[in-house]
Amino acid sequence: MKTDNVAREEKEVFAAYITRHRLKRSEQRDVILDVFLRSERHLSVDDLLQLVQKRRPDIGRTTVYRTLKLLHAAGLAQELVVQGQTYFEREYKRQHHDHFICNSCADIIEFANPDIERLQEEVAAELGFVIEGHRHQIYGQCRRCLARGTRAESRKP
Amino acid sequence: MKTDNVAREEKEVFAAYITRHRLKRSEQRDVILDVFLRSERHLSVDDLLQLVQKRRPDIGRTTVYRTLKLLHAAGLAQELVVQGQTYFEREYKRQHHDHFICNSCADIIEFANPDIERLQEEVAAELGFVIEGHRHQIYGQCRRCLARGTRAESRKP
DNA sequence: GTTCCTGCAAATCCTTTGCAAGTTC
DNA sequence: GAACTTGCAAAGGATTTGCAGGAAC
Repeated sequence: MKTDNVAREEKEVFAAYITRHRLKRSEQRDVILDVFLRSERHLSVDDLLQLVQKRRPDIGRTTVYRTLKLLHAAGLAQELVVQGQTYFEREYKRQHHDHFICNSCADIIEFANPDIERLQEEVAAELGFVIEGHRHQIYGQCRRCLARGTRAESRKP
Repeated sequence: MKTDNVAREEKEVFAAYITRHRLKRSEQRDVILDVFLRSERHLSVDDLLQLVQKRRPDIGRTTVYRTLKLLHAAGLAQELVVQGQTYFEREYKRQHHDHFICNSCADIIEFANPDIERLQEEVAAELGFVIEGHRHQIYGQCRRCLARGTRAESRKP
């Protein structure tokens, strides 16, 4: 499967990172990375911890934090802060994208729009600004919640 | 001055909010609002507290937090989270805008681009999403830091 | 006088750190 | 065996809350 290959590639990247920085492998790190790679996008630390502990109940929250830091440094995980909540998503070889967040069901939906990216560059150029990154989040009601008519009270950004 | 009028209007809005919600006026709230309105954009709670305490050293941090909440509820202050730091800016009758953040000097520069806003609507429409708000932050090097060549290590978003 | 405010200290929440014991190389 | 990891408990930083005394209505 393609998915498995990607995961394998990421595991190699992590192994290389470990070696390059003269760190050490550990079961915990292997498990955390594997769970991270298998799971849905947009995991909170708590989500990840719970999944990890299903497999290895003895792995602690601290280790999850520390490993996420490594994954980030290795270019495998990206942090995403939504409404004060921190999430992590896979980063390696993924297309750049931004996020819609549904104010009703809190679902996070990805989107990518090259025109917006281009306009950002234009705005930056006007200001003599060089872009190194950006975060763009749109809040509202997703299709499903609109259909359901279950519009919760809005949590405006 | 125009600025003074705006401030006056905002004070009226706050007074109305206080009345409408059967709350009470207080010196502290008056001082905090006044300092908030007079100051630069993009204040952290600490910034605001310091400014407030210059005038009234007995006003506590807790009251600043509580008053900012009221100002937000009254539509006068908007929260802005940049690199984990929380800031507040004036909101009342201000044009919608987004932010550039300089990775070197941490300066926050506002920008507005109707085309980007329009494209957002288009992307949302494609997904059957109704927009209720958004946050868009661009990180990079500002003109001044580029000129100075003092590019600090990048804090990628 | 009742209700709301305030400031302090304490509590929370999320994340990081110090450290002794256990692992990896 | 030296260096790195781990989990726990404790520390941190930001924000909120409980409460007794004080102010506003």
